[in-house]
Amino acid sequence: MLTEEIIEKKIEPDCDCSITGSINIISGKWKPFIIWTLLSGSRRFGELHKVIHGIALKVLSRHLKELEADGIINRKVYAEVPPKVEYTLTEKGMSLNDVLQLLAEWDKKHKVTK
Amino acid sequence: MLTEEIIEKKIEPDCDCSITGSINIISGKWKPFIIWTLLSGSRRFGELHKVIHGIALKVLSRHLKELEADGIINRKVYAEVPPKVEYTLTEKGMSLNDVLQLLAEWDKKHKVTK
DNA sequence: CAGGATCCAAGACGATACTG
DNA sequence: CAGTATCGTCTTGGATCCTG
Repeated sequence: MLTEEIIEKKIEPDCDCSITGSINIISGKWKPFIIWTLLSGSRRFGELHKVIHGIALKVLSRHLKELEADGIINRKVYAEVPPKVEYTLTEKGMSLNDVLQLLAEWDKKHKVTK
Repeated sequence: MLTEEIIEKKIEPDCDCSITGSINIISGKWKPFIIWTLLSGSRRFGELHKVIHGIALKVLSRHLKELEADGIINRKVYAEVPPKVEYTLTEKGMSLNDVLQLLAEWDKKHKVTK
C-alpha cells in the first residue's frame, strides 16, 4: 500500500531515508574538498584551483556554482582590476562540518580510503 | 602556511578530509535506499526490486554487486528451484546507519529534500 | 584574474528481451 | 526467481582555447 503510493508518486519515500538532498550536495568529485578547504576561511577562485590540485577549471567553476545554488557558499565579487572573487561558506555550509567529520571517521574506521 | 604545504604536496591531503571512501560507497542513486531497506532485515532480490520501486534491474544488480564488493552486504544463495538469493547487511553495513541517520537529519533540518 | 565556450570520453542510469 | 545482454540516453569530469 505504502508501496503503491510510492509507485504512484514515483518518489523516494519521505521516510527518514530521504538522504538524497544532502548526498547530492556533497557528492561531486571535488565538493568535499572545496567545502573542507573553505572551512578554514574564504578563498579566491585561483586559490581553490591551486589548493585542490588536479581539478579542471571548468569543473571547479561548475561545482562552485552548484554549491552556491545549494546555499552552501557565498560568492563575493570585488569591483577591481584585475577581478577578485572570494568564496565563503554560509552557515548552512559550515553545518556540513559535522557530516563530513562523521563520514571521515567512518572512512578511517573501516579503512575504506586507500 | 598550512595552505602552502597542501599546495606543495598537491594532494588530497591525508588530513581528515578523506571522505572519498565513504562517499563512494553510499553514492549511487539507490544505494542509500538499499542499505536502508536492509537495515530492517534481509531481503531477496525480487523484494528489493519491488520495495525500491523505479530502480532498473540492471542498476539494482550492479549496486548489489558493488555493495557486496565493498563489504557492506552479504549474498546468500540457496540451492533451490526456483532460485533464492538473500541479501543481508554486514556489520560494516550496519555501521552505516549512523552515517545515513546524520545525513537524513541534516537533510530535514535544511529542508534540502524537495 | 575569473571564468565561459567547445568538444570528448567514460560511466551511470534506464527499458526491454532473454536465460539457467 | 535471479539475474545477464543489449542498446540508448544523460550526466560528470576533463583538456584546451578564448574573453571581459
